[in-house]
Amino acid sequence: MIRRSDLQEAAGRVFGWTLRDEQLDGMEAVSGGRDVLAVMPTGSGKSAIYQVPAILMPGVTVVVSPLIALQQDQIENLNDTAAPDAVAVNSRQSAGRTERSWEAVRAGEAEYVFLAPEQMLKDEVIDRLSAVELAMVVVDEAHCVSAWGHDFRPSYLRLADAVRRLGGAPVVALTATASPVVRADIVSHLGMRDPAVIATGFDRPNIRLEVEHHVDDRDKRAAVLDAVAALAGPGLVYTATRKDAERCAAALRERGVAAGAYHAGLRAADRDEVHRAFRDDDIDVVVATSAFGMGIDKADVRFVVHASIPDSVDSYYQQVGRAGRDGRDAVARLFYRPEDLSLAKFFMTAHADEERLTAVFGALSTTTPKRLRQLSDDTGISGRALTQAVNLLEQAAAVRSGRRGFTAVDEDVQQVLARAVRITEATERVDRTRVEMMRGYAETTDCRRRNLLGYFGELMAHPCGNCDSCEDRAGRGHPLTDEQPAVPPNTPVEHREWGHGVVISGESDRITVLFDEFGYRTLAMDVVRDAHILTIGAEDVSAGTPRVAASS
DNA sequence: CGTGTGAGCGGTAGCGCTCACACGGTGCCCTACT
Repeated sequence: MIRRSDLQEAAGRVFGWTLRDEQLDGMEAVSGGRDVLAVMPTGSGKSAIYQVPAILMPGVTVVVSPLIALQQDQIENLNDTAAPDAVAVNSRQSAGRTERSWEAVRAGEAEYVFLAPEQMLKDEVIDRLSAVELAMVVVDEAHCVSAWGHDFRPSYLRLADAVRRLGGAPVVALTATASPVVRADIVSHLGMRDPAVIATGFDRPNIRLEVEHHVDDRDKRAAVLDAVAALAGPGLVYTATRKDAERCAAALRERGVAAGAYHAGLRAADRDEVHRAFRDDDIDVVVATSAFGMGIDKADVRFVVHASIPDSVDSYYQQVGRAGRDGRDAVARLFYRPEDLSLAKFFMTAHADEERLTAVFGALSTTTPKRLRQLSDDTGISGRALTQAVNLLEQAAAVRSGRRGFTAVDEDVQQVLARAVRITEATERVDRTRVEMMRGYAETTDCRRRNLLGYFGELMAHPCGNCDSCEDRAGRGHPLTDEQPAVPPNTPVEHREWGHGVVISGESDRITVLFDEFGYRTLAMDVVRDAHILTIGAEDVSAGTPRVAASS
């Protein structure tokens, strides 16, 4: 373990930083070989947790980061300091450049190497990294493990294999926003062992929270335009579709607002230009799909408007968090129509491809384990589809991942398929309740901040005074009151019908529980008590005042 | 699941209505072709 004074000294000498306690806690842990999960807001010096000890620890630091553009920014930032070199390995740079990166890693000239998770699945990459000493493996934007790993970028769920093949260097997972559920997902999917958890608070009290309800779609669109034209920029507008982003940006320009559209369907050059123009204040407003966000390092964003409701509170808070990073007043306003939730649910629809699962399971039903490369040659399935199938089969306990690759268990394929389908259905069911939690935020009459923070497992007794609910209630002479949850967050529960769950948040008369297979459910305490349907902690709630041992 | 769009229809020349149907988000990587 490296001493705090040495870390502090290196931080000052190389980066010009003075470290805070929570950063030092993380650094100390990783330098002692322990895994670290850091949940800290953007701009709070999360990256320092790996950047500083990397210099003092022997070996190269591997940084897994979701976007190549993000990697480039970080490499440039590092190379502007007195820190040793940072290099990248990806498909967008020339083969020659990648070769030079590897040479720098091999020769010990590069201190940091940046890669996308997909790279970590390649045998060649593992071989190259195995040949050198590793200080640690960093997973940046680690919430992507949970948000994207399950279908969009399944490579995220295979990072644990890669770390194991690399000899088990300590893992550092970093993210700005992660509910307790997402944290647990990160820890389990990255195979972290008893990680040191560094978490600072989620609250962003300078961001005012508002929801505007609408019945008619046209009215809502018009209201969004009026609002954005009236709000002081710079600001962001999030839309649900690419077409809406284009349309809204054009309508704003017609009204004299300097607005640009941003979504994944645009050419790379156009995307870069919008990003640049926003950063340099050449435009005031970016109207975007969820593609715009990670890596936006603009401190003076004054508003984040949602023209449509996003698919989860996780996404919402991530997007809202881009406002007011300078600590000055900012507004987060959601334009809500219940019908908009249907699109979010549509995106949550999952299905198991039985033909593909059968092929992969069959190909693995041999005595010798296979790696992805071999499996791809044998089945003709590759890329995302293959990784997805392997992930699902592993989840169904039909495939095991070992040192030399994957092997199928000896079992009838029909039983395996039935389990895979059941898991997929449960996943979809849980995902749809995440959408319902977002509806809950939009429709709550309670303090919005209390609702949001509750989702992230943070208790807030007092109403915030900086949201439309608080203001509305105060204006009518019945201000919101303090609330204490009937059961503390993190308490395990057992429901007669929905099985095992964990208390997420609650008030005095109801609790929200996340059930493993049935997702988020809000239960009224009097019903729970009277009907003997829920066992809280070790006891039946109906037996009296619950005595609960909060698990960590 | 909801919205946008284009075809088809009615009844009559310029347009409005209904219905069926397609479409909807996020990025990496690799291979084939220009």
